[in-house]
Amino acid sequence: MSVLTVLKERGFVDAVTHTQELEEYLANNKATCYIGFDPTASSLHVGSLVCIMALAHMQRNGHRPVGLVGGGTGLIGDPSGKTELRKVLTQETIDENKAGIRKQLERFIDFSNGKALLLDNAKWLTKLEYIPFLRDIGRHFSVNRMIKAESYKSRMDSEDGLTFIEFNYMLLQAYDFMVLSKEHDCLIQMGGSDQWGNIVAGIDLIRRTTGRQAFGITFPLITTASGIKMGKTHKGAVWLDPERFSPYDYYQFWVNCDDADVVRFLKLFTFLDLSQINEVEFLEGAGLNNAKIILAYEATLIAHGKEEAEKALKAAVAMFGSVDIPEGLLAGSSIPRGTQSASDAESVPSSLMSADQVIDRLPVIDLFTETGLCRSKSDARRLIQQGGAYINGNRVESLDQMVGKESLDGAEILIRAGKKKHHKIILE
RNA sequence: GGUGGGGUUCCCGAGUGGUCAAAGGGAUCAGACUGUAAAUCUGACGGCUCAGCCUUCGGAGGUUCAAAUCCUCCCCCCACCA
Repeated sequence: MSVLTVLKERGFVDAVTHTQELEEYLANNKATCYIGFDPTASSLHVGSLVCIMALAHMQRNGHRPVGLVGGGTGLIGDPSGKTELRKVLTQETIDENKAGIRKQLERFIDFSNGKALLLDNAKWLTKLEYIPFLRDIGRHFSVNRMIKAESYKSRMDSEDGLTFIEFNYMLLQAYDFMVLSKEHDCLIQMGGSDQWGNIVAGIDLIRRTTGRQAFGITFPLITTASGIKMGKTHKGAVWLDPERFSPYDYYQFWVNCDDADVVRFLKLFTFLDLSQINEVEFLEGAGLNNAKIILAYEATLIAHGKEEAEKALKAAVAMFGSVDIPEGLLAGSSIPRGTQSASDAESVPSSLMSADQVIDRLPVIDLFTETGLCRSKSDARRLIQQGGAYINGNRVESLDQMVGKESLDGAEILIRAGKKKHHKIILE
């Protein structure tokens, strides 16, 4: 089975250029394919996960993935899918971000022995000279066609308009593709559906300059069943960096997904067998929760490793009660089977505090703000007034309550805001 | 460069002297209902030493008992024209 079929079956494919020829090419070659990543932040987030998983599938099927960090294009900003001008980054931040991105990609893709490459387009873009670029590359582009591209059209109609720098983004991305095709024999570019225009421009450029046939694959924009772009929570974007977004929260993000998304997400974000995933379709109602737990476990496993996945699972059990993963469900998953019951909650976010300062001294309100569960004291006040604040499972009744001895559970205080946000305070 | 229209609390967007911490919607948060889901309903949604006080309406001044609202200067954005 070709990668393309795999990707199609798992829901990765939105559009493909030259399907027939691409199938043949993939069947007869160890192909090299690339996806560009923006170095706008030091961490990737789940929004990029589709791309990352696609590269991983490529590698698993014997091809060579290339992650291209847009160190050069980051100095400009892609207008695709954006409604406003992007901030221009300094070289320093880009370098930092690049390092972060590499670290994360390494969890998904094996970069050893040239099995995959991580490149930076700054290497060739920053050397470009204007006149030669116009002469050799610019002449292949028709402005008439460019302004018809969806990514530019929306910006042309918007109030903010489109700057000339951004307008050139397409040329640069096409140029990237051309360079990669020459230097690394990379003839496939993948990307989100908003990248279609840029990818096609690259394919054209390659044909015109080298006469070779290149290919493009785009992925659908992944939205949640409720129609929101994926990956936003009360804590902001769901980052892949464990420093920014803890594995426990990452796990929770997946458990909390919409019922209607479970199957789709299992296909996209785990490597579990399709036939097994399809059985989940028949699950209904609360039965679906086990599938969500496996989804969360597997996703955490891939992004953060086995140890963190197990910790997150344990923590969730401690917080929300025992789970029982049946033997047969998604048999390919390495999740611990059978009944998991509460043991220790070591992976719940926790902080250290000194007992003298807390007991009978610290107002409950401060406890919630200092642990970050509430943004401000007003926020904490509201939480308490609305009955969403708990200490060791007991609802906080009064605003001026102090943290007393009775709220201790051993040397720990477990506090909760609402149903899902927990924090543990360890006293010393 | 000219002319016109704008910049309001996370976002959209009302508000043209006091009744404005600022309508409405979205997002978000809490509660009820549930399955750590969705939908629905209820409440909250600048901060604080919270029935009171303090800081916000592009920026800086000014008029006034009183300004998001009026005046002056400045900054930024958009549209059309050149």
